[in-house]
Amino acid sequence: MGSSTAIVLSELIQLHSLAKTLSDQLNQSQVELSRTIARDIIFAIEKTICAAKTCIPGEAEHELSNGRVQFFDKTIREFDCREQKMPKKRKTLRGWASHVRVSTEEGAEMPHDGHSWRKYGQKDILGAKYPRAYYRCTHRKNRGCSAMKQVQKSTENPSVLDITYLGNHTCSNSQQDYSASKSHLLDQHQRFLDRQKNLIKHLDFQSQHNQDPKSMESFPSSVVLDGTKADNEFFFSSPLMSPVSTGSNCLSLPPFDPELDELISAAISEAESPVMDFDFMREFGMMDVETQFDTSIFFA
DNA sequence: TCCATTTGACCCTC
DNA sequence: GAGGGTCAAATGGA
Repeated sequence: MGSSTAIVLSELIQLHSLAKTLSDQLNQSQVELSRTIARDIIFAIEKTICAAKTCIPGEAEHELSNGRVQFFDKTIREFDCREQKMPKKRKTLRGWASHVRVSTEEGAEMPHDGHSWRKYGQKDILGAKYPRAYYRCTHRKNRGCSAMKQVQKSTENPSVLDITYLGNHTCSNSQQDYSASKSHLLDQHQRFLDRQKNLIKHLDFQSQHNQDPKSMESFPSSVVLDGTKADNEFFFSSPLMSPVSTGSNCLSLPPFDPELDELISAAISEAESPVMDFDFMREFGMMDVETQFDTSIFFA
């Protein structure tokens, strides 16, 4: 892994941690909009981290000399630890297998992953509080598709689903849908990230015209939207400035800002896309890498 | 009637 | 023999 990759990954991991902290703080309020945006940030960063991890051959190189490297290695180990905690499969897995961890709202249905599955069994697993469900592709009979998956609720957190995918989809429809949607998903994800950047730039611009520049020097590239304020009036603050209040840390934007409104709406609509294609994620480096992301935004 | 889910029994691996 | 994975009959809903 080159030093630039290490730096990018290190920065992403730190951003991920910040966003998670932000999300946890927001969970204590009733600000759905800001919570959704925070989850979007976490989801985007987690995807990028996992993709970047696939570039790591073996262990991380120690090329960074500042304290960040310690954080970087620690986080890598945390990701790897989750993988090691996976229960060992007794039977040899045919082909490849990948494991994803999906966070859902309590009682919500399993998120749609772009394929149709038929449940063929359920077993109580030793040491697990919840049973493991076994699914195979609906097209197993007519198209001989051998894809299977196992779904199990996490004992520690019932809102988290551990999903293990076994085998590849060979059913033609899924492959066609997958190929057709892959470029679309790539484009969609990129546009979502671009809009987030534009939103942040816009906020920076607004802040320079409404706030003492010196007080905004440390304004980070993450924002908090406080929806508890009056309609059409948002308050932004740095996650490093806590708590969010109407104090000097907050920036009040004028109401009825069509550009800002469009940016926010676009970002939210992108994030509410109902399709979450796990094959797509595996394609971009998640094979055999446990991934955790929050799909609860789909059930809001 | 068809299809998906449930569930007990059986099979396989360790 | 224990435990995980799969089969297939029973069941229920559309």
